[in-house]
Amino acid sequence: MTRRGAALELAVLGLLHDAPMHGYELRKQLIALLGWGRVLSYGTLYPCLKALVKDGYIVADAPAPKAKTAKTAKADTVRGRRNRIVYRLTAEGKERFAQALEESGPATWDDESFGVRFAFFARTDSPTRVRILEGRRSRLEERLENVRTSAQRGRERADSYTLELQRHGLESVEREVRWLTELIDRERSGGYTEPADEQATGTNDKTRETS
Amino acid sequence: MTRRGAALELAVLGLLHDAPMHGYELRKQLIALLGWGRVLSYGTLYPCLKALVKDGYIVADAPAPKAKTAKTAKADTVRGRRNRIVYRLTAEGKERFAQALEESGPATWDDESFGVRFAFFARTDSPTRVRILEGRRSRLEERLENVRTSAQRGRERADSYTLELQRHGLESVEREVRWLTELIDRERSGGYTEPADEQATGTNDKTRETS
DNA sequence: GTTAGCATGTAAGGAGTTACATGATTTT
DNA sequence: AAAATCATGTAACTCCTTACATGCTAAC
Repeated sequence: MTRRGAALELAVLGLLHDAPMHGYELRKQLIALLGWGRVLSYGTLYPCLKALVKDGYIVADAPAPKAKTAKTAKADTVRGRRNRIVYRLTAEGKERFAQALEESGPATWDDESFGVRFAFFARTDSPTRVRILEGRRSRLEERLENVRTSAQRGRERADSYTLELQRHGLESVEREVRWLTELIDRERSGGYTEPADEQATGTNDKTRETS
Repeated sequence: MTRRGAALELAVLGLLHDAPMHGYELRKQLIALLGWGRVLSYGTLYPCLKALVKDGYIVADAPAPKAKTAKTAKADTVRGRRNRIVYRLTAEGKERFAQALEESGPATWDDESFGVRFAFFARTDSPTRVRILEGRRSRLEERLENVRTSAQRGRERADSYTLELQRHGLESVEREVRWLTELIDRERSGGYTEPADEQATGTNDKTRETS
């Protein structure tokens, strides 16, 4: 389950849920979406899109396979360059996205998976949000434990730089945990700021067609 | 240059600089050293060790290729199990480690490379430390710029969760930058706390034989 | 003498990058 | 017409993980 490059796949489905898009544009949005220091190359994106098409989660609308005179070309490629394959979510894709968002198993707790799910929290219901936030927090607390004990063990070779590095790492994770705790509290006391009041409430969000 | 799994390689050389070790132990120390949430599997470590041996940076002291009666075995495997191949740094390895530590090119600015170099700062001279810290800071500031502008561009699809994610990410990187700035200042005003007064001062640290 | 833990290794594969190859359209 | 930019795609390679295979020594 969850299969392959789960995080990227989920992010793609999420963005295409908002609006159909071609790969080039999709890449820019993906990079922006997560504030990733990451680069996300075409060598990753296009194969991923291909796989999603093969699985039936998205469809590729190529403007025309060959031919097409210059006049018509101007008409259907809005202001575009080249062929521009526009990808669009299918019903299966929507379902898959909704299901994947709801998941909160161990696989969803690593940095990337969590980030993507958080980015689409507006499409989740509050209980799911809490579940995911708590899962993430537990994982970070585990890590905190490990780092603390291994810092103890490795105390012998401790120059001030090694110590400073460990202190700083520890502090960062502790901050992250506090952040999550705040979010959970806010979530429990009735929504984030003014969040999903009429947003999607679960798996079957075929109700609203995302405009 | 810098080649392959540069971060791991450097960390291994650094730890073996302190003392010869076998793989199993090395792995534990590596995980502890960097507070990595990372796991570092044997499938990574052993091939890396093999490559380092092939390149002549370390040598493998196998206790005995075959044979050896039970009585002698007890004597030379201190309290050990199985064969225990102990790795030891060569002169070339020491040189390579020193050179790699001194480097401060773009390749040294990503998360891992920086972490490893920082962990061994006690073996670097202050100018190099400042160079590496400043390089790291520049890189983070670049990233900050990118995130800020792309956050601007993607403002349309901004629900409160997306915004919160971006805010949090931005804040984390800003904190990191402040941390680096502090370290640089401390470094400039004469050493960290009470750092390298008589530690290695450069490339040719063949002077002290690490006990 | 079996089990548990130490210890070394390999094979397969996942997830991503860089570098390359190509082509269309707009700007200069 | 050349250059810049938009756009799609592939091939090779890197680094790492998981899962497997093996075997020694200590403890029960």
